[in-house]
Amino acid sequence: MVYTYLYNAFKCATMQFLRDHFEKLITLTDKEFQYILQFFRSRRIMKKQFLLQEGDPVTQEYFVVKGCLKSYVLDSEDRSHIMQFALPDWWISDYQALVTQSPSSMFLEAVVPTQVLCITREDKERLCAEMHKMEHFFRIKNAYGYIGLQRRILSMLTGSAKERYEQLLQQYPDLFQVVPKQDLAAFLGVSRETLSRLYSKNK
Amino acid sequence: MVYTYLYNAFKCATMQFLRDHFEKLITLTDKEFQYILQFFRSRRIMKKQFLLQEGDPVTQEYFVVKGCLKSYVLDSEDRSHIMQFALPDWWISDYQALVTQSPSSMFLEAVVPTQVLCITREDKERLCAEMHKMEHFFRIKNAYGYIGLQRRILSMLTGSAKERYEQLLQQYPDLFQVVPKQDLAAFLGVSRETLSRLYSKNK
DNA sequence: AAATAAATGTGATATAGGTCACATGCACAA
DNA sequence: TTGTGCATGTGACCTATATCACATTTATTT
Repeated sequence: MVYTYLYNAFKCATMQFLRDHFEKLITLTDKEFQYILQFFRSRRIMKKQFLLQEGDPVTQEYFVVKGCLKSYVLDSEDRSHIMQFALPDWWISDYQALVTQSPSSMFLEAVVPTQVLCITREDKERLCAEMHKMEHFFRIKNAYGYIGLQRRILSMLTGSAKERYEQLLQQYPDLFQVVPKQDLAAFLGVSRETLSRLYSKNK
Repeated sequence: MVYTYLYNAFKCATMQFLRDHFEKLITLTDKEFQYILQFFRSRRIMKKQFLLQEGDPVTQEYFVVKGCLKSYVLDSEDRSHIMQFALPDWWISDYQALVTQSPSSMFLEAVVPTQVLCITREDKERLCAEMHKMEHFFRIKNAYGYIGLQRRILSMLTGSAKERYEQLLQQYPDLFQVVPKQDLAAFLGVSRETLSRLYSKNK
């Protein structure tokens, strides 16, 4: 592979990770991938550091390479409600703010030390406009994301706290390695005390 | 406008409605629109008729021209949980099933007499592959849909039954003209009795 | 290694909202 | 127009989950 854009010489493993991610849905030539790569910037965040805070302008979307991020809102009583976790291979941002170009209403914070690849809204749009393939990629990604949220809504509508917990455990076992239980509670919409009781009684 | 594809001579108003819908995000020539149109089929459904039932194969996506549809699941106690309503200008299907090409786990039912335009999965994919514009259109549509679901999740996480009800009332006042209250309850994740009490006490 | 802070567990109590039962109103079918 | 069946309202009671308070365990920092 020829490194045309040297200023973007990420670690080889990181690049390959991104490329593999794209190539799950589309095929890319080396040249195409190199072209795409120039729009991404690598960034590391320490545990509990923010990529976004409430009120910040949102200009980028983040692809997680390593670690884990969470996006959440704080309500009027300062309780956190988690919108999304992002493990490696996931995209995350405050999409509402990104699309409507309004200030963030969320916090985007590293749960553990994390590495992301960032792309700005404009660069992503440009990439989609220039390369039909990429527009396709992101349309399909979006469709999966949509379905995921539908599933979450359904589990909130139909399941008890316990059922939702067990579904999550089954669907994303990796999360439980990384994320404190109070965060899982804030994701499930249950108090941390209730969550704690759910699995202590379970065994 | 030249009617190249006569077998698709929908009522002029219907065609224009679809065209306006696309042209909110992209621009189309008459010829392009005529080409697109050939992939759509018009269909009318009576109140309480099904477009999909649990177990059906899901081959199509539906664009509502007139009326109102709801998609919902039935749980083990035969309680219905509503995933989505679709008023005119909205798309609806069992997306999970459509994308994964598995049998429907939902019912798709007309709340009132309804007219839709149907497109098959294959035709939509073909349209997206052939016309970059259309791929763009659906990517952006998807992105808005995603944001909408995020908002719904947030309101389920942060709000009381009453707050959720009021948010819905404010965001989609049209729904309340058309949809029985028990369906609104099934959408909000509240019992119909509780919902009834919410607004009787309100006044 | 000690000190401090964060996360978790657990009991006692409170409450939003669910469930059940039945009454009333309203729509459409015969 | 009358009847049959949905949709809605309302009371009485019940239950899952929240809240508060504090103890315990586990990470972080110095």
